[in-house]
Amino acid sequence: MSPSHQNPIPAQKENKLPPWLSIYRTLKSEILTDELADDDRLPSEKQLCSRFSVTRMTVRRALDALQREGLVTARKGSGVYVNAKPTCYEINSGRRFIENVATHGYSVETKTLSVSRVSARADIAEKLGIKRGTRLVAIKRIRIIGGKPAFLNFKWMPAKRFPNFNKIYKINQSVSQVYGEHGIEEYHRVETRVSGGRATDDEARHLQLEVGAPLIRSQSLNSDSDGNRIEFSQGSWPLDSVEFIFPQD
Amino acid sequence: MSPSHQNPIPAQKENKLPPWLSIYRTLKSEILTDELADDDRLPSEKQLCSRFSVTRMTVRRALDALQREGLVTARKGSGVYVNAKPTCYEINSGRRFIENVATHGYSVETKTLSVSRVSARADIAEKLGIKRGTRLVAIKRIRIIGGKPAFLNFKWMPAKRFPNFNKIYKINQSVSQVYGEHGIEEYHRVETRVSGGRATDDEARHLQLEVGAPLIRSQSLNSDSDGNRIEFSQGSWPLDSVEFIFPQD
DNA sequence: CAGTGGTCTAGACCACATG
DNA sequence: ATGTGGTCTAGACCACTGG
Repeated sequence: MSPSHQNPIPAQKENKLPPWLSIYRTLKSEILTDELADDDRLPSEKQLCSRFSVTRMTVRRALDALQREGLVTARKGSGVYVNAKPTCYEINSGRRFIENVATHGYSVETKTLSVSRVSARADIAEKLGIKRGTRLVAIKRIRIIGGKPAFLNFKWMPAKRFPNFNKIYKINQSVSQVYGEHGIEEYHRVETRVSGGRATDDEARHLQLEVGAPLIRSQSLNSDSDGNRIEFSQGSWPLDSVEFIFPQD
Repeated sequence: MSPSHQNPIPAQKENKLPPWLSIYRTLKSEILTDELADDDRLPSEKQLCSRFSVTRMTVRRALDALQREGLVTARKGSGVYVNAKPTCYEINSGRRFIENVATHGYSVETKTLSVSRVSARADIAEKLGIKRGTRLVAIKRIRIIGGKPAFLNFKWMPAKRFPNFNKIYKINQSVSQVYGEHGIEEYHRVETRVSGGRATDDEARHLQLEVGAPLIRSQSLNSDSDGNRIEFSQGSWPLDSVEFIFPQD
């Protein structure tokens, strides 16, 4: 063995790209040009090693980058697979959720995970313009689009305003129907906020993600036609699955 | 040398935590409990190796996890530093960028990375309502807030509309001044879109993130007071650094 | 200059899935 | 049983920073 473990060919000094980066780019372009199609298995790490004349660690560095970008998924004992291109739902802030998604031809299913009474947390109380500790109706739901869990949703509403919430909601799990039965025919969006975050245990479980996986969260505040705030809603989406659209002016 | 390179103590089978994970958790708790304060330098990788009795690769696996979470930042040749708890900038869609951030008391610096002429890509042409291939002015900038790269920004504008772009922009790197000098006193936001994504090479380099790090991207379209679309703009933010606020109705 | 993180070689053992 | 990815050891050279 020579004293150096380095490549005996020290590579062109002009080519200053780290090997892992050029491997990454090569594989990425093969994925994006469909030389590697959706759900295809990549060559094994060992095969990639000999193809690119590097060790496994260098190949893995490139695969890690692809995986973080969501282009591939590694399955232990099986291989590394090309991910189907992420489905991205367009959420237009001017319309109701169901209209946003249904118009794109997806089947939407809503599963109510819980309906409960809680005391208002400080942040929610402030949004709704009520006192901290006021009784709220809290519902937790998961939206399933095309058979895949897509969206975890919490809503909080002043309980006093909706005495018959449970009875009416039970019928077809429609919040807007609850509103209608309580004399709220029209309501509108006051504000929407969009931010990033990392999946909590709860979010990860329901959305079938890893704990700490990147997310997009939306928060929105609705009021009735008299300007009374009636609902604060939060949603959590997998990072790559949604685009929010805000038409303005 | 023994035929095995493995640790001679094969570790308790009960403790099934991978070493890198327990190192990660140890360091994370030291950061979160302020044993390691903001801007502190962590012990060097070599020191951590001896502290935890592992090789550098194992330490680096743990540091990578911390870095992806945004808890620490590695500086080549210098060390690994604890990040100040993430600052989240509120971006209110009704106002200009500089107003959004400056009102929160941050210093904002803008660095123009390039100003060029390009042919309109199909997607940008569609947004701007022009033909594909039309000449555009493209600018690429990085916003530096409180000394840290915070926001990578691209803008595309029809070149024909701004014959003196370079000359005017050079003066104080102000796009709105370019607009003013070309007779556009007022312009307004037509639409904003917010979505998630993963850092490209370019984004990672400028925002000092890993390739594939989670991002929030915003796209916005501006038009002049006659409704002519004059600018398509895209921004990329580290996931945890921004909250978009959209007042509505 | 010495020290740091970034990258890489050349092996190894393990848990897991069944190409 | 074989092959896969997940993890690890024990070194090495490089570019960069100014601890």
